[in-house]
Parts: sequence; C-alpha cells; structure tokens
Amino acid sequence: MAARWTIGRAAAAAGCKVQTIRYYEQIGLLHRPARSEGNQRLFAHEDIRRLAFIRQARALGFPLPAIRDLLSLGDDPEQSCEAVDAIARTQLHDVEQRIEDLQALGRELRRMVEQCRGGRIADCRVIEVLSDRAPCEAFDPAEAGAGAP
Amino acid sequence: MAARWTIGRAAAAAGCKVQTIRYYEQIGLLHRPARSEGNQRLFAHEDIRRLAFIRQARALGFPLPAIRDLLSLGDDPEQSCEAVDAIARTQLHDVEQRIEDLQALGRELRRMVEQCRGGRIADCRVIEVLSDRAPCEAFDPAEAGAGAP
DNA sequence: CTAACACCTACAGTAGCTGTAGGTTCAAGG
DNA sequence: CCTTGAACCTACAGCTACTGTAGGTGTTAG
Repeated sequence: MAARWTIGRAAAAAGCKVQTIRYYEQIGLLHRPARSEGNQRLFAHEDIRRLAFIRQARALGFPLPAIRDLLSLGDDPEQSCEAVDAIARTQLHDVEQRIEDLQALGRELRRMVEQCRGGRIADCRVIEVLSDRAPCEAFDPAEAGAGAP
Repeated sequence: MAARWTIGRAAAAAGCKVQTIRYYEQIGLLHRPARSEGNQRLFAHEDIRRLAFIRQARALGFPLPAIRDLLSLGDDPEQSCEAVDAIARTQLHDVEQRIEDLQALGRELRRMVEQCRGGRIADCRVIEVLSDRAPCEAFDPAEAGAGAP
C-alpha cells in the first residue's frame, strides 16, 4: 500500500501520453503530486483515479471545463446530483447537435459525389457545386453594404 | 466592369470576417490582390469567386489543405476529375466516420443520463460511470509495464 | 474640414493536446 | 563502482482555422 506511480506508468494505465498528464497538472485538473528525491512525480492511487475519471470523461467528449466542474461536484458526495446531470445532458445535447450537423453535411457531400460522371474537371459536378452561388454575379461591390438591409 | 471590392465588402459577400480573408491570403489560398494608392486591398471578381469557392468548401467541412488541392485542380479544366472525386469521397468518408463515432458516444451518454435517479452525488450514475474502471485497482504500479506483453 | 468608420500590420489567443531541445535521474548489467 | 540507456525534468513551439486586439493610416459623408 501507499504505492506510488511514476508518470510513465500512470500514462500507460490511463491510456494517454506523459505530456498529457503534465498538461492536466499545469491547468489544475490534477493536483500536484508528491515528488521523489530526484524531483520526479510520484502519483498516489487517488491521483490515478482522478486521471482515469478525466480520461473517461474525455472519451465521452466532455470538454475540460465541464470535467473540471464534474470533478469539483464529485468532491461533495452529499450534494444533489442535479448539476452533474445538467452537465451530462448538455454534453448529450451537444453531441446530438453535432451529429445532425454532420448528417446534413454528409447528405450534401453524397449528393455531390454521386453526381460525378468521371469526365473532365470542366464538367465536374464537384467543382461546379463548390463554385456555385459566386456572390460577385449576385450583387455589385459598388452598392453592396450600402442599400439593402 | 473591372469592379473592385474592398475587403469589407468581400467579407460581407462571402459571409466571413475580414481577418479570415487576410488569413487565406497569408497562407496562400488567395492570391495577393491589387492595392489602392493607400495600400488597401482591391479584389477582382476572380478573387471573389475563389473566396466563395473556399467558403463553400469550408461549409462542407473540407480542410484547408484539401481545398488547396481542389483549387489547383480546378485551375486545369481539361484534366480528369478523378482526383477531385477522390478528395470529395475522402471527405464524405471522414464525415461518415465522425458521425459513427459521435453516435456511439451519444448512446453512451444517453444510457448514462437515463440512469440518473436524481439523488445525492454519492449515488449518481453519471459520476459512477465516469469513475469506472479506475486502473489503479486493476494492476499494481510495481509490476506495470514490466512483465505483461 | 472633421468625425466616423474602414482599413493596415503584427501579434496573441482559442482547445487539447503533441513534439522538441537540452538537461537530470534512475535501474540494470558488467 | 561505473556505465549505459530509458525514463524523467522544464520550457517552449506547433497543430487547425480562425478570431481578437493594439496602435496606427486611409476614405468618405456631412
């Protein structure tokens, strides 16, 4: 007991890079661990658990500020978990929004790609779609920004 | 004809910030435009069309290096559009992959959120899931990285 | 002619790491 | 005991694609 982990072992266990751990420490997500006589970090179980929590949350896409909040909420086990729930729901909502955006994007791309008949670039639908709606034919620089609301 | 656009009007037409245009010029996506006597940029229709192309491609999620390639391919209209098609398919594939990843993530998050019964944090499923699989109970720092393959 | 606004350059900051340079510490083998 | 090589240390630059800021100049409407 009171086993101590070097940063390399901690990184291996958490599935991240050594630098990532130092980064988390630097931004205050991880507490400063004890040091050996030779100034090397020695992590306790508690630190490793905290690191694992962060990595798990990152794997679920939580941004670091949200993780910071989750950690400090987790430090107070008697509190209501309402705030925790709110953070998780926000994250879920965010992910769902991103999925929708990407799906719309994917539909556009698929439509574009499927129209390619493999000819010359001059006839390429992909280039055509991307060149579409060039605004310089739509309105004149002289009047732009002036008249229309 | 030979109308010239100031950077502000160009940005308004392309739906981006003035700085974004200067950035595209800086990294060589846009050619250096003509300048007024007072050293202000004056964009020609061709520049505006190029900018619109870039913005359209960005809206479809193409990364800037891919857009760079598309632009140089577009400059050679007699070439086969195979390379263009490949870039677009890569982008589509990328988007589909990201959707899948996010969907897996969303399922995890939904499962987690739905299990919340709204009690104390000590019993919170969200915190529990995130705290799961703490690796310090799974293996000992003393033997980690040494023995197992 | 002047006030307001658009423009100029140059640089710092965003998220979340990752890589590098240049140096120290540690564990194992001879 | 000494050496070798891996792992560690700090400090800082770089990645994407912009965005914001400071401090100064040009343009234009009234």
